[in-house]
Formats: sequence, C-alpha cells, structure tokens
Amino acid sequence: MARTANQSIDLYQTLIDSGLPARPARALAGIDHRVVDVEPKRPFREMGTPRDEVMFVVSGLLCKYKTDGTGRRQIVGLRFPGEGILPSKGLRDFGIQAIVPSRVMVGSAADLEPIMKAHPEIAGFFFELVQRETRINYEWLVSTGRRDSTARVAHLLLETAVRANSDPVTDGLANPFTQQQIADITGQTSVNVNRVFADLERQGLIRREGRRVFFEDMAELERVASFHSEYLQ
Amino acid sequence: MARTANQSIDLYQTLIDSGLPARPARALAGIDHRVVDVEPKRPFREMGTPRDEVMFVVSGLLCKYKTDGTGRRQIVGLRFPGEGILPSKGLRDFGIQAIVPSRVMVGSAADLEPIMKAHPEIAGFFFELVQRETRINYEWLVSTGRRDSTARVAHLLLETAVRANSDPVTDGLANPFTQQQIADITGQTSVNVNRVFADLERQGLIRREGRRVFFEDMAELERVASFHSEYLQ
DNA sequence: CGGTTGTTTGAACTGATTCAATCTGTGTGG
DNA sequence: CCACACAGATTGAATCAGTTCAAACAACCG
Repeated sequence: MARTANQSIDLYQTLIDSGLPARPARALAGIDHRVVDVEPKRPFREMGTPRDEVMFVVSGLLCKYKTDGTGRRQIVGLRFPGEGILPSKGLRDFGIQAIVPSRVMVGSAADLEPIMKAHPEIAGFFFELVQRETRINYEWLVSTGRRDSTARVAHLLLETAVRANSDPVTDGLANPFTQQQIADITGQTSVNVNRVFADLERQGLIRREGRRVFFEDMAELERVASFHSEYLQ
Repeated sequence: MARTANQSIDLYQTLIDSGLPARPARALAGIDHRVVDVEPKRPFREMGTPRDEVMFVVSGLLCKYKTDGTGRRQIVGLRFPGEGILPSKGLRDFGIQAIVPSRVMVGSAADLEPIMKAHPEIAGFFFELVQRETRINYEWLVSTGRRDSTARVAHLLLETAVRANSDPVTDGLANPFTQQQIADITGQTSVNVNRVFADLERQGLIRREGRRVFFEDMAELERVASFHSEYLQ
C-alpha cells in the first residue's frame, strides 16, 4: 500500500477542482489505496474481470476498449488525470490500457462503501462524473455514426485539448495518440487518419511538429468538427 | 397532476423488477408526477432545455438524439418501458422524441431530492441504471465504429428483442423502428438498412411479416452481430 | 379516393479500406 | 559513433462498402 503525501494531495486537489467539497474530498483521497504505474501496450485490466476497484488517474492517460467479433478494436472511453473508473456490480465488459505511461490510484470498492455512507455528497459527485462521461459518449457516437473522417479527427483533437487542459494555439497540443489509436477511437484505419492529418495541415487548420499539434485556425477547426465544448461542462 | 393508481402500480412493479427494494420503490413511485402521452415525430423535449425532470417510460419507446453540424441525426439512446431519464445539472445536450406512442411519467428533480435523501438506496439504484446505459453505449460505439452494416442492424435487433422483453423466435419481434430510425441509430442511410434487411432475409437469418421480425437462426444471427447479451445484465 | 409515410429498387459515385511498400525517427548494442 | 532493429508515419493503387439521387411501389388512414 504505497502512498505518499504528495500523491494524495494531488488527488485531493483534483477532487476539489472537480467540484467536491473539502470534507468528502479529504475522505475520498484518504482511502486506502495503491499507486500503480501503468505502461502502455500491455493490457492493464482485462475484459471479464470483476469491477471491484475504484481508480483515479493521477497522471498520464488511460483508455477503455472493446473488441468486435472480428477482433477489431474500438476505444470507448478515455481517462485523463483527475478522471476515474468507478466500481460496479458484475464483470468489466471492457479492457483498460494506458495510452502513455500513467500513474493510477487504485482502491477497493469495499473500502469505498463506508466512506460513501459517511459522505453522501460523494454519490452525487460520482453521479455528475458519470453524467459527463455519458455526454462525451454521446458525442463520440455522433462522431462515429454521422461525422466524416475529417470531422472525427478534428473533434477528437479539440476534445483532447480541453480535457488535457492544454493551450493548443500557443503551446500546441501534446497529442498523446498514435495514428492507430486515433483510428481505434474514431472508427477508421490508421492509413486514413494519416491522410486526414495531411489534409488538415494542407488546409492550414493545424500545424504539426512531430507529435505536437498546433491549432492554426481554431474557429474553422471547430466548425469542420462541429465542436461545441459545452458537453465537457 | 394526473395520476391513477393503475399507473403508479405499474411503475412500482417496474422498479421492483429492476432490483429496487420495496420501501424506496414505493417512495419513488409515489413522487408527485404527471403522466404524459407522447406522440412520435414531434419533439418531446428539445436540446438545450434544463434537465430538471425525472422521467420513467411507462409504455412505448423514447429515443435521445443529437444532430451533427450538417443536420444529420444520430440517435444516441433508447428508453424502453421501465427505463428512465434522470435529471442532472446544466442543460440537456440531446433531444427526446418518441419512437412509438408512449406514456411517460414526469416528475420534478426538486421533488426527487428529498426522497433520495430519505432513501439512500435510490442513489445506488440510479447508479446501476446509469452503468447499464453506459454498457449499452459502449456496445453502440463498437457497432458504429467497427461493425459492418449487417452486424449493426442484426445487433440492434437482438438488443431490442432483449430490452423489449419479447420472444423473437416464436412470436417475432414487434420491431418498433422505421428503417430511417434504424439508420439513425446505426449510423447509416435508410437505403442501406433496407438492403441489409433484404440480405438478412435472403440468408434465412430473419423472416419479416410487415414490421414484425422473426429470428429464424438465432445462433447465426448472434454470430454475425457478435452479440453477447451479458452487457444488458 | 387522394395524401402521406415508409419501403424497395437501380445506377452512378465516392469516401474509406486494404494491401503493400517505403520512409523516418528513436533507441540499443557493439 | 555507426549499424541495426523496431515502431510509427507516409504514400500509391486497387477495390469495395455504403451513399446519393431518383423513381416506383406499398400500406395506411381520414
């Protein structure tokens, strides 16, 4: 049960920033937990295992993924620092993997329960977290269902910039994804994602320096992506 | 505030069936509410309106939908009888419409709050409801992102049969959707949905009598759809 | 019966996939 | 510091799944 004051403070601050009052935030951040370093490329949690853990991402980036009948992968959710994966009854119907090397706080659902009883605000807090994820999910569904490939990629970039809390115009977005991962999120092939990136750059909407992406024309980018940030709260 | 004993008993029973204990179920079903008849084709709730209502579908079928930049519609969720739409902070980022004529119980979030305080089990109950919807959402994301058009339609039919609680082999599934609506769910065009239906029938996987669909080869249908019912609980 | 909504079909087209090859950057060991 | 390996990015050509447009057909309903 490794725990450092530093990491707990990070989580506490994150919870506060997410709108949880101080007392329940302290209780939640103080829960007995491990801090795990997760490497990309190897599965962290497999599909079909029990969902008896609370997780909060301290740093890095996790994804939830599923696989269709023919083995093609679809990433169904992302978890940025401060976001969590809550426990539930039954088994996990998704796998969890890191996109970049990540640090994750992992506690047990059993330890969480008494704290939720003692601090009823936590239930409402979790509820709002889940609602936000649902809104993101809906937006992803619109992307994969109705937007063309350019709009999908642009939308993901804009969403990532907001969720990663970066300033993509001046600093550029430190794009954490490989083109294959973007394909797995947006429901395309990596080949096409590559062509979309080239298009976006040719049109002057973005500029690339290695993985880093600068948003050269934010307004136009948001227009082609039909991106409206309100769903991120 | 129209309310009949009959309808309240329906909701009560539904809540019980969904796993809520008797006392909180009675309290929840007894909340002050209207029973609204919703007609298809005209919007019931518009996007951008406050999410200050609890709704439970008594009969019929509702959908949540969004629209992409070019006005193309994507249905992002369905609500079968016994399923609900919970309140949240902020504005609705989706519209609500009926697929078939529906009866909906509508209460106010303000009335819900004291009842949730008095019956803490309700929070957990709601949480599990939302988790189930999230699992369905993930499955839809895999469909629109990775499955081919045949698998998408087949998957929707199988999911609908389970959620509508019908026996699609002997009785047939009373398919509530127009082909345009199936297209709006699966991210296709109605023309292609039509061709997929014809294909499925030609392959002997389904048989159609008007809107009604009989599943002639359940095992094969589940295989082509990569459908595993566990995510529906 | 006429109007409306939904289904079916055909033909042309196109966005995205597939397959395959090449290129680039980064890290590793000698 | 170079040679090599490896992962990821890029490009081209052929193919195909699904769209688009347009028209015909069927079912339903007042």
